[in-house]
Amino acid sequence: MHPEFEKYLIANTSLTEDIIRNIGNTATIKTLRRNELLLQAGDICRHKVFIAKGLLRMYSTDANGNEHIVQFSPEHTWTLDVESYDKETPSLINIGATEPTEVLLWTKDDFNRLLNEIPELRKLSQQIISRNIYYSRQRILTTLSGTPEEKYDDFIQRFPNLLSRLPLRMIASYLGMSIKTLTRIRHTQLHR
Amino acid sequence: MHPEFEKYLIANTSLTEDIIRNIGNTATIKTLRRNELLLQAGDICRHKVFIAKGLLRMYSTDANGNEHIVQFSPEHTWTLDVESYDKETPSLINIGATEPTEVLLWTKDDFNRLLNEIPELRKLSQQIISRNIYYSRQRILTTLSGTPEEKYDDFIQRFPNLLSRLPLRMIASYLGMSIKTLTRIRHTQLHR
DNA sequence: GATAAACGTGGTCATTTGACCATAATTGAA
DNA sequence: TTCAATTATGGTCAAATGACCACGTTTATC
Repeated sequence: MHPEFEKYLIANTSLTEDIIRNIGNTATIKTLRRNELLLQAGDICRHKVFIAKGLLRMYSTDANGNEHIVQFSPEHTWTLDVESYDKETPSLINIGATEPTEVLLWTKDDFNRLLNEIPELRKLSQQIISRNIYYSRQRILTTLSGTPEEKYDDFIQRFPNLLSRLPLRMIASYLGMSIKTLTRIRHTQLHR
Repeated sequence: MHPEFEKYLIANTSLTEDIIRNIGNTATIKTLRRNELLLQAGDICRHKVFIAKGLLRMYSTDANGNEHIVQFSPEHTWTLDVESYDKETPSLINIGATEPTEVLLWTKDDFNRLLNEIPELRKLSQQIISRNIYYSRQRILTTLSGTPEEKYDDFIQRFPNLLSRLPLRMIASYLGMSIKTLTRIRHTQLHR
C-alpha cells in the first residue's frame, strides 16, 4: 500500500480506511528509472496506472523520428491508453518516465472488480474521465488559438511546477513548436 | 421517435424495439436552421444531444473574434459540453449548426434514469466516451505533428463527406491554419 | 569526483505563413 | 428567379518560424 495513494484517496473521496487499503493492496508497485518506458507502442496497455511519485509523458514518434508529446502525468494523476486498454489492441503511443517514478498498477480484471464493488470508486472514475475530456478540449483550443508565446505562458500558468522538471525540448514538443522558437520567446521575456 | 435514432440504436446495440422506443420517446426533437446555436457560451448545457440529421460544430471565439473549431458532429453522433453538463456551470463554448439539423435532446434526469434502467445503454455510453477520448488524442497528435498539407490530407481521409458540406474557412479553422494556407495547398494539389 | 552525454542559447538564412486587399464565383433567402 | 451576402482564390509584402550549425554549460552516471 503506497502512502501517496492513500493520501490521494483520502483527499478525493470519503472512502473508509478499510476500502482504501483494499484498493491499494490490489495494485502492484513499479519503479521506473528516467527514460524507462511503462508502455511501448505496439504493446497492449494492460493496466490502469496511478502515478504516486515522479512524472510520465505520453508521446508518439512520427515517421521522421520526431517525438510529439500528448500529455504529462505528474504525481497524483492517472494515465493509460484508453483505446488499447479497452479493446486490448496494440497501442500506438508510448508512455515513459521523465524522472524516477513510482506507479501503482491494476489489471483490468482487478480494477473492474473494484469498480463493481465500490460505488464511490465508480464516481471517482467518472470524474477522472470527465476531466480528461475537458482537458483535451482545452488543449486542442490552446493549440489552435494562440501565438507560441501565448501557448508558453499558458503552459507555465497551467503547470507551474513542471517547467523546472522538464527539459525545454519536451515543453517545445508538447507545445508544438521548435526549441528555437521557445528559446526566442524566453529570450524576449527576459529582456522585457 | 425519430427514425434515424432508431436506425442508429439497431445498428449499434442489441436493444429490443420496446426499449429503443422508450429511449427515443424520452427525447425531445429540435430543428435547427443554418447558423442557429444549440448551446451558447455562458449558458448551461442541460442536454445530451444526438444528431439525427445535419451537422453541428463546437467552437470557441477568442479575444480577437476568431473562431476556433474543436469538433464537428455529423448525423449519428453525439455531442455536449461535458464540463458544463456534469457540473451545471456556464459553458465556455458554442455549439451551432452549419446546415439545417435535427437533434434529439435528453435532460440529465431523464438520461440518468435511462442509464440506470438499461445496462446496455451504459455500455454504449462508455464506448462513446472512450471513442471521444481517443479521437481527442488523435486530434492533438495531428495538430502537433504534420505540415498543413498533411493535416488537410488527413482531414479528407478521416471525414471524406464533410469537405463538400463545409465552407473552407471552417475547415481552415478546424485545422488551425489561415484560409490562405489552405487555398495554397489546394492550388498546389490541383497542379500536380 | 571525473567524464561523456544532454542541454540551452544564439547566429544565419531560406521558407512558410498570415494579414490585407481585390475580384470573380457561388450560394442562399426572399 | 433575383439580388445581396458569403465564399474561394490569388497578389504582394512583412513577419515568424524552422533547419543547421557551433559553443559553452549543466547534468547524469559510473
